[in-house]
This record gives sequence, C-alpha cells and structure tokens, in this order.
Amino acid sequence: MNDPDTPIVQLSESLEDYMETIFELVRDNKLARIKDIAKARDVRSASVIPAMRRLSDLGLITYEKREYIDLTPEGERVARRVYARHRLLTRFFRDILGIPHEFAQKDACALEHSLSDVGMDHIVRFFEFIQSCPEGGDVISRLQTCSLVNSDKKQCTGGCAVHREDRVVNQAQMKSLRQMKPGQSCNVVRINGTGAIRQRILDMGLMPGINIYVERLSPAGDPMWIKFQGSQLSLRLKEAEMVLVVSEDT
Amino acid sequence: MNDPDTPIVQLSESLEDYMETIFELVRDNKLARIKDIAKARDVRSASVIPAMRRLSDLGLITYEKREYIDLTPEGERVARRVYARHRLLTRFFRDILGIPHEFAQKDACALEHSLSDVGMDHIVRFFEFIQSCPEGGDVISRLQTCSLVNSDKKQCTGGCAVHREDRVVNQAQMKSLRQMKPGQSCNVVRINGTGAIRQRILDMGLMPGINIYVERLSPAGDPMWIKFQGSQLSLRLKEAEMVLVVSEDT
DNA sequence: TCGTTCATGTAGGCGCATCTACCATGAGTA
DNA sequence: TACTCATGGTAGATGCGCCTACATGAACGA
Repeated sequence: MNDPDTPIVQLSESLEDYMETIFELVRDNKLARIKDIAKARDVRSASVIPAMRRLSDLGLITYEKREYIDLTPEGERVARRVYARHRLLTRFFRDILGIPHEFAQKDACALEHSLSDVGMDHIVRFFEFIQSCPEGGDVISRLQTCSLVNSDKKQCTGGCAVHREDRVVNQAQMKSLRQMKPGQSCNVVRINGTGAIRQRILDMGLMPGINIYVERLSPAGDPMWIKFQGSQLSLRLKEAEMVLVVSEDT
Repeated sequence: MNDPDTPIVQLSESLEDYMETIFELVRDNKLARIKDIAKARDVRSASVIPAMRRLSDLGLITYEKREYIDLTPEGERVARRVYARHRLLTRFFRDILGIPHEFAQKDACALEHSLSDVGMDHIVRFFEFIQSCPEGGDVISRLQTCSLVNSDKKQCTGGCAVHREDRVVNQAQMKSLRQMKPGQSCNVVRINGTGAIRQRILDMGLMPGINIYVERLSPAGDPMWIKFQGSQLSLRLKEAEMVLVVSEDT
C-alpha cells in the first residue's frame, strides 16, 4: 500500500492539482469537501466529482458519497511529492530568480507537473550549492541587489560598475546594436529598458548570447535589417538602441 | 497584419508546439509538409490536419489542401517567440543548472508554453547578470565543477572544502538527521547520496531549507518519526543518515 | 494508359476536463 | 410536519487532441 519503494503513479496535471489541493485542505482544515476543492481550484463542483472518482479508483483518496474526502497513505505520498516540488520551485523562482511571489507561485504551478526528476534534482543541487559554497550565497545576494534584476533603486554593493547605471559607462567594447554597421556581427549582452518594449524585443528572440549579423538599413534609414538564427528580421532603431552587444569582429 | 505592437495570440500548448515545429522545418528545409510535422511531433498525420486548419483559421499559417505549409508574417512572429523561449530555457537548464541536454530540452518544452512573461524576463535578467557581473561568471563555473552538482569527479577549484568529499569534514555544526535526538529541531542543508534513495528522500519533501522536528524513534529503533510542514512522516535510519542538517537549537 | 505508391484528407470514435441545468439529500427551522 | 437551502450528485454537452480505418489524388514507372 504505502511502500515508499514503489514507483509513484503518473497522474494528469489536473489530477495532480486535485491531489495537492486536497493535501493542503486536509492539513489546514482537517477536512476536504467538494465545495472547498472546487473553490480552491476555481472550477464547478460538478467538475470535481468525476475527478474524485478517478482518484478514488486509483486508491489515492477515500471518497464515499456525501462524506468528507481524505487521502489514503499512498495518496499522501503522491500529494506530498507534488507539494514539495511546488514549494521548491516557488522558492527557486522567487528567492533565486527574484520573480515576484505571485508569478513565482503561478509559474511553479505550471512546472511542478512536468519537470523531470533529473531537472528537479538539479534545482535541489543548486540550492545545496548556494547553501554550502561560501561564494554561492554572496553571489545570490549580489544578484538580488543588482539593478539588472531588480529595477527598484537598490544598488549593487560592489565590483560591477558596468550596470550601476542604465547605460554602459565603462566597458568600452559594448555598443548598442544601432551603432553596428551593415556587414558586422555581434553578440547580444543585454537588453536595456523595461516594460512593453523590452518584452517586444525578447519576443523577437533577441536575447543575451544570441549572435546577430547586421544586413542593411532601410533606404529610409529607420528599420534596420538583421539576421540571426537563420532568419531575417527588421528592427526599429528605437529598439536597436536598447540592445547592448559586443562586436564579434576582433 | 504583422504589427509588432499587437499582442500575441494565446494558443494552446499543442498549437504552440505545432507553430514551433513548422518554424524549424521551414527554416531547415524551406518547406513543411504534413508528414514532416507529424514525424517531428510524433503524432499521426491525421492528427496534424485539424491542427493546421485551426492555425490557418487564426491566420498564422498558409494551408491549402495538398500544398506546402508556410508561416504568415504574424505566424512567424508567434513562432519566433515560442522558439526563442525554448532556446533560452534550454540554455538555462543546461548551462546554468547543469541539466543534461536531453532533459534540459524536454523540460524546456514543458515550460516554454506556460512560463509567465515576468518569469521569462527574470531568466533573461539572470543571464544578463551572469554575463555582466564580474563575479557572476565565476560562480557559475564554480557551480558547474562543484561535486554537488556534477557527480563526476571534477573538483571544485577552491574555497569550499565542505563538499569536496561525499561527507562533511569540516563544518562542525552539520550533522546527519540520524544523529538528532527526539525533541530537537533542525534545518536541512543537503541530501547526500544519489539515485533512487536520493529521489525517494526528495519525493518525501525533505529538501534543502526545510525545518524538521524529530518526534521519536520507533520502539524497534529503526524508523524515526519526524514532523515537518505540518505533517508526520517515518524515515528509515538509512535515509536519515543521508540528510545533512544544522541544528536549530542554539 | 494504367496501376502502384504514398502523402494527404475524411469520418468517426475516445478520453479528459470542463461546463450548464437540473435533481437529491439532509439539517435546521417555521 | 413540512419548508428551505446549502451541499452534493447526475445527465448530457462541448472542445480539444489524439486515435484507427478508410478514401482521394497526384506522381511515377511499366
């Protein structure tokens, strides 16, 4: 029944979510009712019932008509796993990547069902590293206060003058993409700017590490044509301005 | 039509995958056929056709009966975005977290559809930080060679003697959970060990950062009972041995 | 010119997860 | 005793994304 060596059943995302919800409800309220589950998952009660039947058939919950729902020992094992994944991913997104809690929560929800065990394990290892390595913690707090990551006005506490300001000040080899001439190649370091424009640039696929070849400027001068990852694209100068690159031409 | 300021249509995961597949096929082979798409996505041709019809109705692809499929300008915009997300996530998983390529690929696939823009943006910022901050790159390469993260025999190049060996050698305040006495509290630092046992411990929710309270040992001595995150659990001594903790009792 | 072959397309079905609309139960209350 | 009302449950529909089985059509070789 509750043999910890048994492999864990593979559930659909939806059923895993139900398991997690029940786990939290039982922990917090000592009982889980159809209505509560429906509310927590933001679905109708009628949708919960067939799900409960499926989970009950799988032996993960006890579900008798008109009685409170509880986890079986095996169900608790399954639910605990999902819950633990969720928690860790939320922490990773929030505390490491600095994603605001609400989004961290939501993104963890999406990933908790699909991340491979190997992937999960590496996230755990990342935490272990951060906690064990004397340098690990330092860098993460540096990261958190870095103006690149947190756009509020905290300042990076040392070392990297480069991104104290919004624009490059002292790394001579960085240019904006706009400054590049047709025929030149470069590599994206950073996207300056925030909000919708930044989003649009990212959506185009212009991201740190990407190699760009500048094709030409439009006759009118304004959109410039660039090529990267095998496809051509036009880019407004206003946008090109925000893309910080290092030239590839030695 | 292809106005970059227009918000991008929200597609189902499946349709996004089709868009991405078509994008890659057109780029690599100059054309995309039903058969190729079916093969790339590992589904039957008959399943591809209704998907193509839906995408065509949305104005994202050109699809006439028995003709090659191509992306419309708007479709290319949508596909490029998905593809860019995929690429960046793969790099993140592989190059930062050290997840083997195959798994990184697979996990990126899962996340690319659901990660919020905010989440994505923070991953980009992470890369920007790593590339810009003089300390960033160092720590990532340290992370990569750390024996915690890569279990092959690379050695961490300096500083953190703690995890040079499989067991703690010189951080006196670390103990294994097994050494804790009933009534004591502690905080998990690391799970030693690999493979199935490690997996089982993680599945139970014992992860770095978790607070544990030791309840009691079984009369027989072997399973120990612990409490964390509001629920009780039994743990074999063999497993408790592998859980490295710091005592919470000053 | 006529088959053969193979990609493409159609028809119909299935399972999941949701919905709406309605029905049943039972606990408290007039 | 009978009414009310929240909660739980049933029936049936929808949309998606996949399937199998079969039909169509175009290209190519005999």
